[in-house]
Amino acid sequence: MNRGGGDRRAAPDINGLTSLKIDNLSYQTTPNDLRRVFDRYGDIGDVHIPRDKYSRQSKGFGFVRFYERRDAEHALDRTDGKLVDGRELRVTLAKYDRPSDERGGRGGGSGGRRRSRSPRRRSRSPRYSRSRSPRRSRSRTRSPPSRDRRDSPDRRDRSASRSRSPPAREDASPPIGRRSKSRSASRSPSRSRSRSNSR
DNA sequence: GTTGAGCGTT
Repeated sequence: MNRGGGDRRAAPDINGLTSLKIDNLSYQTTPNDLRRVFDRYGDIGDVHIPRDKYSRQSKGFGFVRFYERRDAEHALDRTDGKLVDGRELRVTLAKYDRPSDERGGRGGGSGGRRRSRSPRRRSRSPRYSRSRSPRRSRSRTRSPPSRDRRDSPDRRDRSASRSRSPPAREDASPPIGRRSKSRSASRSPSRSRSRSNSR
């Protein structure tokens, strides 16, 4: 009973939109170029290329949304491997969809990419640091240190407050103290420490 | 002047 559809797996085509991820893009490639290349294969809903807000540099990958999934697949097979800007375009189906949306909110996000496209995965650990534990002499008692330390009955009461003690949140950015990598020499206009570092 | 695996905003 398979309807002549061919869809399987949670397709990213929500609302009928297929999200295509374009990787291996050149830092100089612009969404306009992508659209131009993809536009030939079908109708593109929107092209977005995430770039740094500070550096304004493209991350090297973009997203192209197709109205029809069929065109998307076609474009994927047609654009995948295309030489653009001297770089090979890597087109693949987007795994997640836009996180921002008034939908359930949760769902999607953080799933765990499983597309091992690279046969060579970065070595998790270069056979190092897993030799043995010379240190950590075995405690006299073989029993592991039970971290179940019964706290004093008093302590338990204290934390029985209705509202849990929220962890100190340092969201408030400190007025000063942010060591900026760039923009230095702006410390104290009062203190003019010009000459003094000469050797 | 620039790295190159990856999932993203107006």
